[in-house]
Amino acid sequence: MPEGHILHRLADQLTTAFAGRRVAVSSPQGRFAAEALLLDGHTIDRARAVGKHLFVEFDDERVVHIHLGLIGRMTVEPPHPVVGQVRLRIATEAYVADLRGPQGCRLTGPAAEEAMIARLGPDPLDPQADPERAYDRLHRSHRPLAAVLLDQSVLAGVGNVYRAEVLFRQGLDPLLPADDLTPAQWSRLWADLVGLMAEGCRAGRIDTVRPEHTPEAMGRPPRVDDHGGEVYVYRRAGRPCLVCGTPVRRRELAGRNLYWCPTCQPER
DNA sequence: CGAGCATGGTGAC
DNA sequence: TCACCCTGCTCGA
Repeated sequence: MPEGHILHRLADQLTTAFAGRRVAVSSPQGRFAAEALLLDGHTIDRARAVGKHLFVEFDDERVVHIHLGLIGRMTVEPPHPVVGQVRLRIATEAYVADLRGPQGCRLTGPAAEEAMIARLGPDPLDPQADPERAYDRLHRSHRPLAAVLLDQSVLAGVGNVYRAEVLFRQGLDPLLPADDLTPAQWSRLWADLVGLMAEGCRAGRIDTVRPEHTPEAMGRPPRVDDHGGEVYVYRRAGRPCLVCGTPVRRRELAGRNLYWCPTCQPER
């Protein structure tokens, strides 16, 4: 689940539910119990997301830094009993936020928060973000473009799905050396990410298929992706490209699955 | 019911 | 480049 759009959505949900409110904090599973005790009964200022990092800021200079990792999840819902392994629970009479399986959940402060953010590249979901900062890094790297897009110190918030999909939509070969990307290509890629991720944040899922390429528009039977959104190539290896019908390819790159259409994203 | 896998990242070598 | 972490889901026996 968690690419940048999910974390920004969570930050919004947490802020709406808890900003300015005293909250009960606990760790039913126990691994955050000592920290939870320190926070219990305190007031939350706001929650903030940068890239895939989530910061829950309390009114007394305490910050909970959360990183969901690959399998972590957080939900904000009406009150309900604890089910399964809950690392962190934040609750009022009206809302309960449950954190499960995070890669990291640490109690820190504003200085550590700023230091963490300083190590991240620009985030397409941040209206103040400066895409030039990312291009400066990107166009000096010989690594494949697909590898650089996942480097959070270059670009913050993009994960495996957005990587595959934005490269497809831009017709770019994933293995293109990053330093071959022109400023105009980067500009279009960034703008596309901004639009896709904003929509993903709003919808809570990743949809990347343009209206003219939906199965309905192409005169094909409707299909269902097994991860909640409509996409061109992510996890569609061996199935026909929605645009040209060529089987979608998959390979491993730096330990992550990479998907692309060899026809729509030709080498050059 | 166990194995394998996943939209991520770290630390050791 | 690899082992490993964390949880929950799916798939095959």
